[in-house]
Amino acid sequence: MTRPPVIADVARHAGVSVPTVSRVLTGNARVSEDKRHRVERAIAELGYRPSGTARALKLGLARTVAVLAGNTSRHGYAVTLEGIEEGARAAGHAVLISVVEDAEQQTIAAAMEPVLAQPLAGIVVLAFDPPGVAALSAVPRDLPLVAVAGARTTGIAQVVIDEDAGAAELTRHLLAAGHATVHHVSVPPSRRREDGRTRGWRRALREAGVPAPPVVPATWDPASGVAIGRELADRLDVTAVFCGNDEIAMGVIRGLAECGRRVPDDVSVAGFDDHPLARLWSPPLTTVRQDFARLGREAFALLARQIGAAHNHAPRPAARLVRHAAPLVLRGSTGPPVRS
Amino acid sequence: MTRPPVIADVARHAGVSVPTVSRVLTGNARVSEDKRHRVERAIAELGYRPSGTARALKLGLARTVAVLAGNTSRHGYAVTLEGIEEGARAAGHAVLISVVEDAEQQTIAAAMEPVLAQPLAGIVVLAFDPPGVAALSAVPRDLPLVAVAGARTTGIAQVVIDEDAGAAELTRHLLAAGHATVHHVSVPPSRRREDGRTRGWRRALREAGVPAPPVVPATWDPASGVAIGRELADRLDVTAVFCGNDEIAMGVIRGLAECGRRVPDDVSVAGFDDHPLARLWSPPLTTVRQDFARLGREAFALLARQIGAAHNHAPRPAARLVRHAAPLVLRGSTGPPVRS
DNA sequence: CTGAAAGCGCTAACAT
DNA sequence: ATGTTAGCGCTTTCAG
Repeated sequence: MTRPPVIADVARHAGVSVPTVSRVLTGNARVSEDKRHRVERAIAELGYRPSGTARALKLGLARTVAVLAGNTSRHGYAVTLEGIEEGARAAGHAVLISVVEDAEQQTIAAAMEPVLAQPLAGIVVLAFDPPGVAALSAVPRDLPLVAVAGARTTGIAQVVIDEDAGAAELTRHLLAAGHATVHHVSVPPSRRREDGRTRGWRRALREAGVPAPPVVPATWDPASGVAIGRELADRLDVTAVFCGNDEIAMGVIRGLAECGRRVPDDVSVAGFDDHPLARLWSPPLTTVRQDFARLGREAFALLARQIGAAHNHAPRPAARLVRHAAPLVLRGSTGPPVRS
Repeated sequence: MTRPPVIADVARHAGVSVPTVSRVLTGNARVSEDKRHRVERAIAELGYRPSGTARALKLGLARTVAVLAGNTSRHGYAVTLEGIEEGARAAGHAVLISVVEDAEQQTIAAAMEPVLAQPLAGIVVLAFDPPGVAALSAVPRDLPLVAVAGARTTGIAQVVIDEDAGAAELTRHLLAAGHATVHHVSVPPSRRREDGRTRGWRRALREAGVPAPPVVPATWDPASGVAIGRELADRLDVTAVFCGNDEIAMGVIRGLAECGRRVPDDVSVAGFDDHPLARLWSPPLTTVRQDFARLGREAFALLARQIGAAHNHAPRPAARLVRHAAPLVLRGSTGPPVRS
């Protein structure tokens, strides 16, 4: 692997000065037909590519945005990331990703260091979980920043999904169908306090005058849902279960089925997210849709606005909030309770 | 948003020269306790971060690797990406991603341009699909490159999963269970010619002296599997179906079930991948496991070796190939054929 | 141990 | 239209 050609090599090869090559490259100034041609030939013959590093250093503008996330493979994360990437690519930006595995200071620092060492135009943080929330405060304040989250944090531009309202609507629907109460299997919360999903569920029950049964915590692993489903199978008072996400709901349905409880005949089970496989499940899953792709695209759009402002040396724009609804999706996994 | 501090600001603030600050930063030379301390304080007070751009320009080495992929949200892609990221982060590299939506020259160029404008240490291409395969040849030859793929391309370092062998093993298993033949529902191939999965299936049939029935093509959308399942339900000669991936298999099972065909009692259905939800499906899916996370980690490891060699100005190492086995995972969705 | 000087590859100003 | 000059922020000689 020999030294890659630099602009000076091209200039020499074409018999012109370095700035002339640069002018051909950027198209920012007129160059005679003849020289332009020679330069282009030299570029092709040498296989020259301008150094992005030198360009970035000279121009002082970065065309890279970073995404910080607790993981990149679980459904919501992956699709949000894809939405951000789509918006960024359309705007000619590259996307840098870094996973923050836990909320330890050290982990966060290690994850951010290589990212911050790049020339960055801005950062999007997926604040879906404690690592993401913790990462939020480690972002240098001079960098445009947008958080994607289920809960509001003041002072930061954010795109949020109104989980609370979606969960409440689902809970009300279940109560209206005749269930005496709705049990809740929660996914790990993003912060110390309860998630929006859990809060919406609790609120709907309270407003209906129904005491909230204890929350059953699940992990992110669908297998934890299976174990919970098996436990719930013995409890004949449980007729409706709202799960923190679709994968857990799938696990719960499986656990119930293994113990002979049928869904929705014996127990109604609902999820959250509208996972691509939710409508293929048997029975098809009643759930609350989160449009992660749109979430991601809007996160980038919000960031782009800040980047534009920063570039004009304008003051950082007021922290904006974009809020999405999470609509109820009724399918076959829920229904009226058994008549006893 | 004011101009971020540069090294000269730190030097001035600490009352030392610029090189001294640099020495503190890199740790490449001794600095007196006193000055080191003052520099560190100045760095903290100013919130200074060294410019990765300038560093990269000066040192000529980049700590960013790019990943080119057809998408980032489907299971195999997302997990492979996560594996690459994990390896890269452990090695102090940042990961840049870009999606290549189709195999058009223009699309590829547009996707690569912002990426190549960055200082790159190397590129990993997910050559799972035609866009990925096409992107492969658009990568500048002086850049360390690793392809992750299901099929071998000579001359490029690669990490591949032996899909062919896995598919053949699965097919043989189905034949051994007593099925007269095995039908195949294919996912879109990565190249013009057939995928490894399809080839392995075909080979196993040929070796068993069984003529291969026509391949039924599916799209990446699980819903296409549902439609195919419905069609297959009428064909009583179809007793075993090998699907190109688990999501399609889930769709096929659902389509069959909607038409009253039970799995595995009436028809055996198998998938490929071992998707996280495969074992929660009813019935749990027989499949062939692809360890995407490992694939990703090894792709980075291979790339790191090339990067190291490039850094030592050594000749590019011989194109290495790492091949993984894809083991059969037997679950409940397959069994012996109905006795007629 | 420390500062002065040089230069990484490129582009923008400034002269022609 | 084109070449000359300067400089982006940093690290590494080179003197002292």
